[in-house]
Amino acid sequence: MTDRIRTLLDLDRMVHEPARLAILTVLASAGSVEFKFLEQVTRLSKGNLNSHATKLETAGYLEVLKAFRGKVPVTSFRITETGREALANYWKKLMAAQS
Amino acid sequence: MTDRIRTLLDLDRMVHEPARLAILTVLASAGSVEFKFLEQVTRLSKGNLNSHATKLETAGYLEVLKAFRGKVPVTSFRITETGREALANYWKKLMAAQS
DNA sequence: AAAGACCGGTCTGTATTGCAGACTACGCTC
DNA sequence: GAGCGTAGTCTGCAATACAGACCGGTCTTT
Repeated sequence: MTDRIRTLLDLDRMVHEPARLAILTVLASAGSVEFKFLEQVTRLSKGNLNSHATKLETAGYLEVLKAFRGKVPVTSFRITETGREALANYWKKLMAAQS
Repeated sequence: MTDRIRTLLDLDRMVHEPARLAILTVLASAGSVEFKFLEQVTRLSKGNLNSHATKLETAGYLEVLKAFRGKVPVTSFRITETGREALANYWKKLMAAQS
């Protein structure tokens, strides 16, 4: 019992934040995803989305790929192996702690 | 896909906070629980625990029962039906959104 | 009786952070 | 040149998690 509770209190907060959990979830299932797409799917504001993406990048959970489509900048994100593990571990802990 | 993501972004933040999720989880499985016990299990500081408990009470997710053991005050918590539903719904959404 | 340890609780201060929106920079289109 | 679409930075606001100090009260120990 106590263990389950401690597990809950020990969740990775980088993943736990809904906005970032959403981002990671999309990335985990979609491979590579463009900024614009993510913005539409999550309905986060640009500033906010950028902020969360930067945090995830800093944490090493995703990579940012900058490219051009013609001359238009296109930013894509891809989940890293570390990120995939973090996400998997998050779910694992959560499941283990569930009543 | 989009639906799953929206579900994540729509999680009940009152439940989502790990400390409160822990409290609710204990209460859901233990019925009635004393302050002291909860303090030990969660390792939250008194102030912090009280703060979270008050929020949960305000949200209608738990009841506070004040009593005396002899002349010593004993505070107990019990999850309400609303709280039980909120917790169940939280897990339901989370499961539905999981990859 | 005085000191110190519990009980639960309030209050304050701090540090973090989620979020929106304004502003920038760049190129394209009309 | 005006306006739009890319992405990104920066600022400011509001919320909040958390620790720790303090308090009223009781109980135990000296």
